[in-house]
Amino acid sequence: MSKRPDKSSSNRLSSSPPDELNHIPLLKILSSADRQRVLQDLTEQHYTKRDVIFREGDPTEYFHIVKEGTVKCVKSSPEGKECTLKMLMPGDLFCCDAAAFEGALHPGTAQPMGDVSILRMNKKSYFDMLRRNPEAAIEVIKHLGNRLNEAQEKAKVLALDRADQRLASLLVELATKNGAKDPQGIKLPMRLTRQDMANMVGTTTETAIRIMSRFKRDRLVSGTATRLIIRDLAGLKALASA
Amino acid sequence: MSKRPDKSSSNRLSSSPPDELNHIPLLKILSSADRQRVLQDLTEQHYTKRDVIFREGDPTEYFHIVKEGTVKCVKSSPEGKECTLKMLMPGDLFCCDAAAFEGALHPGTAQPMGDVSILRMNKKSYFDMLRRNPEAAIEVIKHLGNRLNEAQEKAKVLALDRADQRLASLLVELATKNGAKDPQGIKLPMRLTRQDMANMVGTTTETAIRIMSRFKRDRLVSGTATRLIIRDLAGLKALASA
DNA sequence: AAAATAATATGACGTAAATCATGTTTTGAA
DNA sequence: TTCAAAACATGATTTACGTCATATTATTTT
Repeated sequence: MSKRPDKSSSNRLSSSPPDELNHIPLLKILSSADRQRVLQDLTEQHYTKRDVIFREGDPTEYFHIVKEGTVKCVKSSPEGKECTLKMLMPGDLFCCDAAAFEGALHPGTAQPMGDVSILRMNKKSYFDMLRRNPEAAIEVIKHLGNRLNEAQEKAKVLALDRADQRLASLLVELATKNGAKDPQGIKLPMRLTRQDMANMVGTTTETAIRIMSRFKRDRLVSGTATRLIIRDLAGLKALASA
Repeated sequence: MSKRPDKSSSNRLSSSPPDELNHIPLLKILSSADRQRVLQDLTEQHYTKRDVIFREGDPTEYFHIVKEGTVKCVKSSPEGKECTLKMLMPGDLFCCDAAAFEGALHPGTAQPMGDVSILRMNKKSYFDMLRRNPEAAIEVIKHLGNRLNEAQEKAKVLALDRADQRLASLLVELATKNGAKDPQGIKLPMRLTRQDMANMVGTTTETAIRIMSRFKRDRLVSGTATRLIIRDLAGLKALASA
């Protein structure tokens, strides 16, 4: 069982230095007046990897922005199998739409991969912001469009590719979007076990381990969960579309 | 090779009877003044099943609304395998976001399943409409949110379920959302071959045929492509989550 | 530092589904 | 109506991957 979030660590933002939030595209585009207003409505929440932010089936109450850390979006089947649909990174929005429907339930669970900070806003404030500010609405449309493309690309890969290709695609995507340069290659910014990878590409932990062992032997990657390095991005790309 | 759309059948809409378009949620929410303005910018296009509306990799030029008929969204792999991501029905929007990015390319192909009518608008007019009309932007956000949920549910099913469960899920979804009552059960409104189904659930035509034969034997469905009837929706639902 | 827990590794075996092959039925075009 | 092309059907064989089992090595936690 996982603990509820530590609400004692939440706080209003109106006093925060505004430039701290400048890396969040949605906030950047607001006029400085409206931005003040929006900051009034946002609160900051802190979670650890043992918390859940919300669970599949919970009623939707807030619009969320990832401020710091990594959050995974998970769905599970009745038999307890899990599937990780998306890793959210700083600046990413979530529940930017489900909240639209009164009485809607969360279609999946949001779980921190480590320590994370989340900004959130209640439904009413969120929709008020969108109504006041068409540019913000367009920003949300862009974000949702990107998410939809990603989700459809993921479905395609799941439908057409072998497990090793799917895993290679995953590593390429993570390295490209979130990787940091490293003397040995590209380092992934979050702790990522073989089990996590398996859940992201629709296979079993054992299969993910076998494939990663092969990738390691072929000098495509090195390291394990805590420090995973992509050594040959081009090689992985080739494998992904072979 | 497929023909280009028959442009001779396109026409302005400003003279059309407005109530003909009342079944399209996005247009319904506009003020009658703004609605006139929007109708000026929309044109109607007609396509047949031998056309493509646009192809994967084409530059994005227009925002689209399905007025009549069914459109499938397809992606294909380098080796020629195809995967159908979504069936668009009347009222559905498409390319409501990709157009946002200058120079963006279509991530998939849009192909009619038969005769279809499409309303379209160029990028500039579309974004002007959104900027003038926050309610329209919110409507697009809702639509994209639904599409994202569907795409993620699809990815989950592809990741976790067997081929027969995926096919059962597909039939349940199509019957529920688009089916029409029929003396024998629920009739699906579009021509749908075993190959189409295979492409939608990430399997081969042979496997889809075998599974459908079993469904037929078990009185879950009857008929073929031209007239497909769902006879036991509850049975299919049970199978989908078994 | 020790103990407990989680992650990685590898083998043996079973099975769902792909592939290849060939035939029949249905649909649509000439 | 006839003919050609799709669509549907079914068997035989192969294969990628899941499942179960059992170690070994890393990480946390106490």
